[in-house]
Amino acid sequence: MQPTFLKPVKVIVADDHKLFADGVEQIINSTPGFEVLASVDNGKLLMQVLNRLSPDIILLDINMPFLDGLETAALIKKNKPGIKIIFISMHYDASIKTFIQKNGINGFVHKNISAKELKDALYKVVAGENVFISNYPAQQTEINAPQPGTEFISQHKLTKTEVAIIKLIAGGDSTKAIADKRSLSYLTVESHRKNILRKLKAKNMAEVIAFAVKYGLV
Amino acid sequence: MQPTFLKPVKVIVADDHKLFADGVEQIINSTPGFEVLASVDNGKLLMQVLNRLSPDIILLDINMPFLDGLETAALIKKNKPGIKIIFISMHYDASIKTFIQKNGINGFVHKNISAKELKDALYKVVAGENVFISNYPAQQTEINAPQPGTEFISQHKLTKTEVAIIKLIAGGDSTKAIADKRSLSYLTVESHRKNILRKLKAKNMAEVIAFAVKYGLV
DNA sequence: TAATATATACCTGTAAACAGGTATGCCTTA
DNA sequence: TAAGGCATACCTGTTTACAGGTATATATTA
Repeated sequence: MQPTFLKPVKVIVADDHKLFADGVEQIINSTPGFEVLASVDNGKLLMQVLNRLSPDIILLDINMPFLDGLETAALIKKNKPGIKIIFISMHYDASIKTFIQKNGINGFVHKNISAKELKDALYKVVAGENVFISNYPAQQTEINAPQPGTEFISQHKLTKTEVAIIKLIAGGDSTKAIADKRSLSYLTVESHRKNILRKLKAKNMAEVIAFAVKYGLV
Repeated sequence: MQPTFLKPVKVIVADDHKLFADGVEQIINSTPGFEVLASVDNGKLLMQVLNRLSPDIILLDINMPFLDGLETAALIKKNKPGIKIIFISMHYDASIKTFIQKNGINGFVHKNISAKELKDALYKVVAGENVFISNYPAQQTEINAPQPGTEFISQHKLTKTEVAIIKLIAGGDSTKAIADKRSLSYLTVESHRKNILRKLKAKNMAEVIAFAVKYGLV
């Protein structure tokens, strides 16, 4: 752990509920050795802020408009792997668990924890530990969550790659952007697009996205 | 308003999200003239605490386990009408509005407001005013309907035509198809598309549709 | 009434999506 | 082991979307 008297640990809070973010900010600022650099209310803004600021830790809400927490976290871990990320959310399920493991997220704290527990979590993450805090023990064990979107996927026999591409398209990515992100040929991504349209019998991707979001895939 | 240097205004915070309650507590304690007596996480506990403590204001979450905010508020207003109550919630609808009017609730603040706005609300309620603060302007005016999508529309200042076109695009219609259906010029529909993309700061329509469906517009 | 928002429409490009193929190596599983 | 699904990649077109403008009549509102 860094000597807190030398260098305060810099934190950014990302949560679309301003009052919550402001409250957390106050709690962190009152924690010795920690200071909040900024608090933002959506993922896009967070990415912009990260061009200017270099936090040590990001407290990241999972449900946010304009780039949700998971996508944002993946981007950050890819581009700035040194920054530690703690998810903060009302809900926890198997998909989040998997995401945390795969992407090296440093912690998950439930929004129902106390200020003291949040501080403990921050100290632990700074010390290099991974933390998981929730006061709903049920939600920790309850792994078999009703994964949203599975129905949609199985109904149309979509493959993993196709699902991934649908999600990226829903985020506004073009075929070229997707090819770059996933290190695929432009032509490969186009093939996937065509297969998706064929399987869903859709006229274009706008229609696909509408269905996918309705069925909880995105 | 009470002279704050003589008697601090006593507040109780009731919210089942501890971290949120703790954050609000810190915000209030850092507000001159205010102090938090207690913070509780359910309605039953709040009623017990009120046997011992006499707050001036209660910040009351509507969605709480063990006696929700509305029931709790009704009980308090019946037994201790002198205590002012400000609802604090993520959601606002016609039923809450009716309840506020019938039961003389002193304010409603949305959880997405800033710390400063919360402080303003507290000052106003102490001064005898009723407050309503939300950063979703649609929800203030839109009284008789939890119309899904209105939030999305007002937030991005979309016009009727633009909304209609978004819906058609989500259904898979091309610009030409839309122009035919609505007896508009192809070029007009393209203009609307451009305006939509500009307003939502989206890269393409797929992204727009994803947002629109998420917010219940489609 | 002056300014602003809305709906309409046009013009000129470039970029991207879509259509309809073919093909191949790699798994999985019947 | 043979068949099928999957992910990968390529080719050739056509169509559509997007970008960046301008413009004008009609409301609406400050």
